[in-house]
Amino acid sequence: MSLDMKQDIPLAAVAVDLAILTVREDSLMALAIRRGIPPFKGKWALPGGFVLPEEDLTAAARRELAEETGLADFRAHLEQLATYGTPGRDPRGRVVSVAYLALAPDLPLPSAGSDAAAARWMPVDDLAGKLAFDHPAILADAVERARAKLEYTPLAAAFCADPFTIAELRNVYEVVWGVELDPRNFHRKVTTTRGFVVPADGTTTRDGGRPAQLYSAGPADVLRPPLMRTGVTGADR
Amino acid sequence: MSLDMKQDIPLAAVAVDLAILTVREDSLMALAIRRGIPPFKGKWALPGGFVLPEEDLTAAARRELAEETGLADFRAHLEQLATYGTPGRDPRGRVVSVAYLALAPDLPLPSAGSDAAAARWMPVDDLAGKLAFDHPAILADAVERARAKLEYTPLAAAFCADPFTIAELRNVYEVVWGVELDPRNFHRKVTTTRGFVVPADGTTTRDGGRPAQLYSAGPADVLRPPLMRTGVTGADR
DNA sequence: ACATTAATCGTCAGCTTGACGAGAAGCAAT
DNA sequence: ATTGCTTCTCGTCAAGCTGACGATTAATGT
Repeated sequence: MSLDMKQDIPLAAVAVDLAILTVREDSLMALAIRRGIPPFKGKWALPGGFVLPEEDLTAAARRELAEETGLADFRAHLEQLATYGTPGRDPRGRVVSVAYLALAPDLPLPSAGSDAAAARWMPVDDLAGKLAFDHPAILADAVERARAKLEYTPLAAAFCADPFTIAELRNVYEVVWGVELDPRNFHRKVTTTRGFVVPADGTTTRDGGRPAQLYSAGPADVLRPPLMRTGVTGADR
Repeated sequence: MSLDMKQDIPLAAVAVDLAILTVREDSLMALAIRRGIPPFKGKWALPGGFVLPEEDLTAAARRELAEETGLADFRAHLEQLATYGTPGRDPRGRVVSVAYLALAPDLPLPSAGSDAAAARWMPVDDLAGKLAFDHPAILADAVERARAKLEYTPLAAAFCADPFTIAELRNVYEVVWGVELDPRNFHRKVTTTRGFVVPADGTTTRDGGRPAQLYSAGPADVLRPPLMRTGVTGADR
């Protein structure tokens, strides 16, 4: 384009990084890759890559998501998280990274991506100190966003394979928030909040005990009133 | 840096754009500038500019905020909103723009910025169809973010000069949400939610009627439970 | 058959909200 | 000074939501 003619406009590389979260083995996990190329070769990082010319940011994120998970028709919630552009965050030079948050149900272990020597799910707590670049901060922001969004959106369903039971949905909340919820009250809240879930055909006993009704995600995009994490006051004193 | 050596990494210009919102004359307004340089010379746009080399994104946003408002010690809430990078959004070439949302109390009319022929407050509704680039979408996202944040954060206070009365705070909600709120219930909610506001010294009669207690913003950063816009269900049916 | 497990329904007290009455404390005009 | 008007602030009450928890239902394993 004509940007090159303007000598006074500084340029930067633009990347997308993905915080792909899932609930697995009763832990909140994120997809991490072991870097196969410098910088930080051999260290763990969030999946990501540079945005191509003429490529939209969201398209780049979706492309990376498909590449890293190895699933072409991968259906997951994907939303922009935040953008990180502090000078020096990448030793190669000025790189501005647009981070995306993806929420996925428990998946088969992904195959290694193109520029990744290995890709695997790791608990977010274990990952905090292991990640290269400023990815610990990105992951922390992603987890915080996910925790907050569970409160006032029906997004927890994005962590569940469709259809799901109320108990599986409750387990998502318990793992992501790190709390225990009363099964009876949770059941009442979920089933009486319009648009949160809609009954699907059939029941299942995969969780043991009495057969559970199956549900799918409902049409609501916000929960009014929200679910609330007890004990969080928001006031400092 | 060494980015230039990597011929396969595409580069882009990085800009920050600001949606600076205020409540003024019982309308939600945004700061708009009339562009003094191409492209879109003479058209209205959100204030913004390119990020300098070695400059942090937030620093760039704060710099633009100070430049456009003409106030050096300008104290306003500033948070990153989202990043817009669709190819073709800027006719000059690939420009990735990190948008910031600023919330400010009613200010004296800003002086014209360096590259702006004119800067003025305009109602967001009037502005929707007048803005250049993809700024209508940015402004719409900013307004939506602000509306949502009034629900579960004490951010409405950022629209008020400190100290303020409960009625002034209520007016913020009424203008931003476009609803009428019961003064008595609003007063109860605000004063009983811990950390929302703290009493300041003195009273005022600037709103007429009985003297009103003055308050300052409290230490809370989230309202639990939130205020709720009645009538919004979140479910499609 | 019986224990175990988990799903689902019901009850009840306590808290929050919405609707609205009523008094308090200023100002302006008579 | 008194009246009227405005706005702030406190109270009351019913309805709805939440948290705690009892009780029933319907599968599985022994």
